[in-house]
Amino acid sequence: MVKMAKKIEGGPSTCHHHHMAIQEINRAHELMSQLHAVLLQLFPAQVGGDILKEILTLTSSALSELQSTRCESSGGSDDERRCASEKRKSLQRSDRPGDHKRRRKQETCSIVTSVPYGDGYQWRKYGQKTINNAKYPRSYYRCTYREGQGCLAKKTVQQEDGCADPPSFKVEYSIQHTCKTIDAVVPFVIDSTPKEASLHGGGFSSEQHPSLLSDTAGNLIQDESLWIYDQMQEWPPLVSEQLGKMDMESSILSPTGPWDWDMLMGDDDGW
DNA sequence: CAAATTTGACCATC
DNA sequence: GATGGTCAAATTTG
Repeated sequence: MVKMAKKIEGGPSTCHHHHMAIQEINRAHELMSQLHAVLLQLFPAQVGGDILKEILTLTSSALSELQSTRCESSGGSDDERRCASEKRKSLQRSDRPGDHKRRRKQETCSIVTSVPYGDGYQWRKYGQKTINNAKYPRSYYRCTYREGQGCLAKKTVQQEDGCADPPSFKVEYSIQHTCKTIDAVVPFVIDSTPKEASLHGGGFSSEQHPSLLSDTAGNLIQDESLWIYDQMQEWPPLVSEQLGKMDMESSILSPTGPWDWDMLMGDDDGW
Protein backbone atom coordinates (compact mmCIF):
# COMPACT_ATOMS: atom_id res chain seq x y z
CA MET A 1 0.00 0.00 0.00
CA VAL A 2 2.76 2.41 0.89
CA LYS A 3 4.56 1.41 -2.25
CA MET A 4 1.46 2.20 -4.22
CA ALA A 5 1.28 5.59 -2.59
CA LYS A 6 4.84 6.37 -3.53
CA LYS A 7 4.34 5.17 -7.05
CA ILE A 8 1.59 7.71 -7.53
CA GLU A 9 3.98 10.59 -7.01
CA GLY A 10 5.34 12.24 -10.11
CA GLY A 11 4.16 12.14 -13.69
CA PRO A 12 1.42 14.12 -15.37
CA SER A 13 -1.60 15.29 -13.36
CA THR A 14 0.13 14.10 -10.26
CA CYS A 15 -2.06 16.13 -7.97
CA HIS A 16 -5.22 14.66 -9.33
CA HIS A 17 -3.91 11.16 -8.79
CA HIS A 18 -2.62 12.17 -5.41
CA HIS A 19 -6.00 13.45 -4.34
CA MET A 20 -7.78 10.45 -5.78
CA ALA A 21 -5.42 8.09 -4.01
CA ILE A 22 -6.04 9.78 -0.68
CA GLN A 23 -9.78 9.60 -1.19
CA GLU A 24 -9.73 5.98 -2.23
CA ILE A 25 -7.45 4.83 0.54
CA ASN A 26 -9.51 6.75 3.01
CA ARG A 27 -12.62 5.03 1.72
CA ALA A 28 -10.94 1.64 1.94
CA HIS A 29 -9.96 2.46 5.48
CA GLU A 30 -13.53 3.33 6.36
CA LEU A 31 -14.81 0.09 4.91
CA MET A 32 -12.13 -1.91 6.65
CA SER A 33 -13.07 -0.31 9.96
CA GLN A 34 -16.66 -1.27 9.40
CA LEU A 35 -15.66 -4.82 8.56
CA HIS A 36 -13.57 -4.97 11.68
CA ALA A 37 -16.52 -3.90 13.80
CA VAL A 38 -18.79 -6.47 12.20
CA LEU A 39 -16.25 -9.22 12.69
CA LEU A 40 -16.02 -8.33 16.32
CA GLN A 41 -19.74 -8.59 16.63
CA LEU A 42 -19.94 -11.93 14.85
CA PHE A 43 -16.74 -13.41 16.24
CA PRO A 44 -16.00 -11.92 19.65
CA ALA A 45 -12.85 -14.03 19.80
CA GLN A 46 -11.44 -11.66 17.17
CA VAL A 47 -11.09 -14.16 14.38
CA GLY A 48 -9.06 -12.37 11.76
CA GLY A 49 -8.95 -9.29 13.91
CA ASP A 50 -5.18 -9.10 13.81
CA ILE A 51 -5.13 -9.23 10.04
CA LEU A 52 -7.65 -6.45 9.82
CA LYS A 53 -5.75 -4.43 12.37
CA GLU A 54 -2.65 -4.77 10.25
CA ILE A 55 -4.52 -3.70 7.16
CA LEU A 56 -5.88 -0.70 9.04
CA THR A 57 -2.39 0.19 10.16
CA LEU A 58 -1.12 -0.07 6.62
CA THR A 59 -3.85 2.10 5.20
CA SER A 60 -3.14 4.64 7.90
CA SER A 61 0.53 4.61 6.95
CA ALA A 62 -0.33 5.04 3.31
CA LEU A 63 -2.53 8.00 4.13
CA SER A 64 0.18 9.54 6.26
CA GLU A 65 2.63 9.05 3.45
CA LEU A 66 0.37 10.70 0.94
CA GLN A 67 -0.44 13.54 3.28
CA SER A 68 3.22 14.25 3.93
CA THR A 69 4.11 14.32 0.25
CA ARG A 70 2.12 17.28 -0.98
CA CYS A 71 1.85 18.28 -4.61
CA GLU A 72 4.41 20.91 -5.39
CA SER A 73 2.63 22.44 -8.31
CA SER A 74 -0.59 23.35 -6.60
CA GLY A 75 0.14 22.77 -2.95
CA GLY A 76 -1.84 19.64 -2.25
CA SER A 77 -5.33 18.32 -2.46
CA ASP A 78 -8.45 20.42 -2.69
CA ASP A 79 -9.05 19.97 0.99
CA GLU A 80 -5.52 20.93 1.84
CA ARG A 81 -5.72 23.99 -0.35
CA ARG A 82 -9.03 24.91 1.22
CA CYS A 83 -7.58 24.53 4.66
CA ALA A 84 -4.58 26.63 3.78
CA SER A 85 -6.78 29.30 2.27
CA GLU A 86 -9.05 29.36 5.28
CA LYS A 87 -6.05 29.57 7.55
CA ARG A 88 -4.82 32.60 5.65
CA LYS A 89 -8.22 34.25 5.85
CA SER A 90 -8.42 33.44 9.51
CA LEU A 91 -5.07 34.98 10.21
CA GLN A 92 -5.87 38.11 8.25
CA ARG A 93 -9.16 38.60 10.04
CA SER A 94 -7.74 37.92 13.45
CA ASP A 95 -5.48 40.93 13.08
CA ARG A 96 -8.33 43.27 12.42
CA PRO A 97 -9.36 45.45 15.36
CA GLY A 98 -12.99 45.53 16.38
CA ASP A 99 -13.77 41.98 15.39
CA HIS A 100 -16.43 40.62 17.64
CA LYS A 101 -14.98 37.92 19.86
CA ARG A 102 -17.78 35.47 19.26
CA ARG A 103 -17.80 35.99 15.54
CA ARG A 104 -14.11 35.80 14.93
CA LYS A 105 -13.50 33.28 12.21
CA GLN A 106 -11.95 30.16 13.65
CA GLU A 107 -9.51 27.96 11.85
CA THR A 108 -11.47 25.27 10.17
CA CYS A 109 -10.81 22.21 8.14
CA SER A 110 -13.28 20.36 6.02
CA ILE A 111 -13.44 16.84 4.73
CA VAL A 112 -15.86 15.28 2.32
CA THR A 113 -17.12 11.89 3.31
CA SER A 114 -20.00 9.56 2.72
CA VAL A 115 -19.91 8.79 6.42
CA PRO A 116 -20.37 12.07 8.28
CA TYR A 117 -21.13 10.26 11.49
CA GLY A 118 -18.99 8.19 13.78
CA ASP A 119 -16.05 10.50 14.31
CA GLY A 120 -15.83 9.31 17.89
CA TYR A 121 -17.20 12.34 19.65
CA GLN A 122 -20.58 13.20 21.02
CA TRP A 123 -22.16 16.14 19.25
CA ARG A 124 -25.23 18.17 20.00
CA LYS A 125 -27.03 19.93 17.24
CA TYR A 126 -27.64 23.58 17.94
CA GLY A 127 -28.82 24.90 14.63
CA GLN A 128 -29.65 24.31 11.03
CA LYS A 129 -29.58 26.75 8.16
CA THR A 130 -30.51 26.67 4.55
CA ILE A 131 -27.51 27.91 2.65
CA ASN A 132 -27.72 30.08 -0.40
CA ASN A 133 -27.56 28.14 -3.67
CA ALA A 134 -27.24 24.89 -1.78
CA LYS A 135 -29.72 22.10 -2.13
CA TYR A 136 -29.36 20.79 1.38
CA PRO A 137 -29.31 22.63 4.68
CA ARG A 138 -26.23 22.93 6.85
CA SER A 139 -26.42 21.53 10.37
CA TYR A 140 -24.43 22.98 13.23
CA TYR A 141 -23.09 20.79 16.01
CA ARG A 142 -21.06 21.45 19.10
CA CYS A 143 -19.47 19.11 21.57
CA THR A 144 -21.92 17.64 24.06
CA TYR A 145 -19.37 18.26 26.78
CA ARG A 146 -19.25 21.99 26.22
CA GLU A 147 -20.81 22.72 29.59
CA GLY A 148 -19.27 19.88 31.55
CA GLN A 149 -15.71 20.13 30.24
CA GLY A 150 -15.74 23.45 28.47
CA CYS A 151 -14.97 21.79 25.16
CA LEU A 152 -15.60 24.32 22.40
CA ALA A 153 -15.29 21.91 19.49
CA LYS A 154 -17.76 22.48 16.70
CA LYS A 155 -18.58 21.02 13.36
CA THR A 156 -20.98 21.62 10.52
CA VAL A 157 -22.39 18.94 8.26
CA GLN A 158 -23.87 19.62 4.87
CA GLN A 159 -24.81 17.19 2.14
CA GLU A 160 -23.18 18.15 -1.11
CA ASP A 161 -25.38 19.11 -4.02
CA GLY A 162 -23.71 16.99 -6.61
CA CYS A 163 -23.63 13.27 -6.17
CA ALA A 164 -26.64 11.85 -4.38
CA ASP A 165 -25.59 8.27 -5.07
CA PRO A 166 -23.95 7.80 -2.72
CA PRO A 167 -24.50 11.13 -1.00
CA SER A 168 -21.39 12.91 0.11
CA PHE A 169 -21.27 15.19 3.07
CA LYS A 170 -18.98 18.06 3.71
CA VAL A 171 -17.98 18.01 7.35
CA GLU A 172 -16.25 21.12 8.55
CA TYR A 173 -14.50 21.01 11.89
CA SER A 174 -13.60 24.11 13.80
CA ILE A 175 -11.90 24.24 17.17
CA GLN A 176 -10.22 21.10 18.37
CA HIS A 177 -11.73 18.99 21.12
CA THR A 178 -10.46 19.64 24.61
CA CYS A 179 -12.82 17.19 26.24
CA LYS A 180 -11.48 13.87 27.36
CA THR A 181 -14.54 11.79 26.70
CA ILE A 182 -14.27 9.76 23.55
CA ASP A 183 -17.08 7.34 23.04
CA ALA A 184 -16.47 4.42 20.81
CA VAL A 185 -18.49 5.08 17.74
CA VAL A 186 -18.30 2.65 14.92
CA PRO A 187 -19.35 4.09 11.61
CA PHE A 188 -21.39 1.40 10.11
CA VAL A 189 -25.00 0.72 9.35
CA ILE A 190 -26.67 -2.61 9.59
CA ASP A 191 -29.60 -3.50 7.43
CA SER A 192 -31.90 -5.19 9.85
CA THR A 193 -33.88 -7.01 7.21
CA PRO A 194 -33.07 -10.69 7.85
CA LYS A 195 -32.92 -11.85 4.24
CA GLU A 196 -29.87 -9.86 3.28
CA ALA A 197 -28.12 -8.52 6.29
CA SER A 198 -25.75 -6.08 4.72
CA LEU A 199 -23.42 -3.27 5.46
CA HIS A 200 -23.78 0.23 4.25
CA GLY A 201 -20.74 2.37 4.57
CA GLY A 202 -22.83 5.47 4.16
CA GLY A 203 -24.14 4.23 0.89
CA PHE A 204 -27.67 5.48 1.07
CA SER A 205 -30.24 5.28 -1.65
CA SER A 206 -29.91 7.43 -4.72
CA GLU A 207 -32.02 10.19 -3.29
CA GLN A 208 -31.78 11.21 0.30
CA HIS A 209 -34.34 9.00 1.95
CA PRO A 210 -37.31 10.98 3.30
CA SER A 211 -36.99 9.14 6.55
CA LEU A 212 -33.36 10.07 7.01
CA LEU A 213 -33.06 11.59 10.42
CA SER A 214 -30.27 13.09 12.36
CA ASP A 215 -29.64 11.76 15.80
CA THR A 216 -27.94 13.19 18.82
CA ALA A 217 -24.47 12.73 17.51
CA GLY A 218 -25.14 14.33 14.21
CA ASN A 219 -25.44 10.96 12.68
CA LEU A 220 -27.80 10.14 9.93
CA ILE A 221 -30.18 7.28 10.45
CA GLN A 222 -33.05 5.78 8.60
CA ASP A 223 -36.01 5.16 10.81
CA GLU A 224 -37.17 1.91 9.27
CA SER A 225 -34.67 -0.66 8.11
CA LEU A 226 -31.35 0.97 8.74
CA TRP A 227 -29.84 1.53 12.14
CA ILE A 228 -26.57 2.96 13.18
CA TYR A 229 -25.10 1.80 16.40
CA ASP A 230 -23.85 5.22 17.19
CA GLN A 231 -23.48 5.08 20.90
CA MET A 232 -21.88 2.54 23.18
CA GLN A 233 -24.98 1.96 25.21
CA GLU A 234 -26.86 0.97 22.11
CA TRP A 235 -24.44 -1.79 21.28
CA PRO A 236 -25.14 -5.32 22.32
CA PRO A 237 -23.31 -5.80 25.63
CA LEU A 238 -20.85 -8.26 24.16
CA VAL A 239 -19.82 -5.89 21.42
CA SER A 240 -19.54 -3.00 23.82
CA GLU A 241 -17.24 -5.04 25.95
CA GLN A 242 -15.13 -6.00 22.98
CA LEU A 243 -14.92 -2.41 21.81
CA GLY A 244 -13.84 -1.36 25.25
CA LYS A 245 -10.91 -3.72 24.96
CA MET A 246 -10.04 -2.75 21.45
CA ASP A 247 -6.75 -1.20 20.64
CA MET A 248 -7.30 2.51 20.87
CA GLU A 249 -4.72 3.09 18.19
CA SER A 250 -7.09 1.52 15.77
CA SER A 251 -8.51 4.40 13.80
CA ILE A 252 -11.97 2.99 14.18
CA LEU A 253 -12.00 4.89 17.42
CA SER A 254 -9.93 7.77 16.21
CA PRO A 255 -11.64 11.10 16.79
CA THR A 256 -11.37 12.03 13.17
CA GLY A 257 -11.35 8.59 11.67
CA PRO A 258 -8.32 7.84 9.56
CA TRP A 259 -7.63 11.56 9.19
CA ASP A 260 -5.32 12.87 11.81
CA TRP A 261 -6.24 16.36 12.94
CA ASP A 262 -2.69 17.64 12.56
CA MET A 263 -2.64 16.27 9.07
CA LEU A 264 -5.86 18.03 8.28
CA MET A 265 -4.75 21.31 9.68
CA GLY A 266 -1.29 21.20 8.24
CA ASP A 267 1.90 21.35 10.23
CA ASP A 268 3.15 24.89 9.79
CA ASP A 269 1.51 26.90 12.52
CA GLY A 270 0.03 25.18 15.52
CA TRP A 271 -3.07 26.10 17.49
C1' DC B 1 -38.80 14.27 33.44
C1' DA B 2 -34.36 15.19 31.57
C1' DA B 3 -31.93 15.54 27.53
C1' DA B 4 -31.78 16.37 22.68
C1' DT B 5 -33.67 18.48 18.54
C1' DT B 6 -36.14 21.90 15.93
C1' DT B 7 -36.79 26.32 14.31
C1' DG B 8 -37.62 31.23 14.21
C1' DA B 9 -35.34 35.29 15.90
C1' DC B 10 -31.36 37.81 16.60
C1' DC B 11 -26.85 39.57 15.53
C1' DA B 12 -22.29 40.26 13.11
C1' DT B 13 -20.20 40.50 8.88
C1' DC B 14 -19.84 41.36 4.09
C1' DG C 1 -29.90 44.13 2.74
C1' DA C 2 -28.27 39.38 2.21
C1' DT C 3 -26.08 35.81 4.37
C1' DG C 4 -24.36 32.74 7.79
C1' DG C 5 -23.67 31.51 12.78
C1' DT C 6 -25.75 31.29 17.31
C1' DC C 7 -29.34 31.61 20.83
C1' DA C 8 -33.16 30.01 23.19
C1' DA C 9 -38.03 28.76 23.62
C1' DA C 10 -40.88 25.17 22.08
C1' DT C 11 -41.23 20.58 20.94
C1' DT C 12 -39.90 15.84 20.67
C1' DT C 13 -37.75 11.74 22.32
C1' DG C 14 -36.20 8.08 25.39
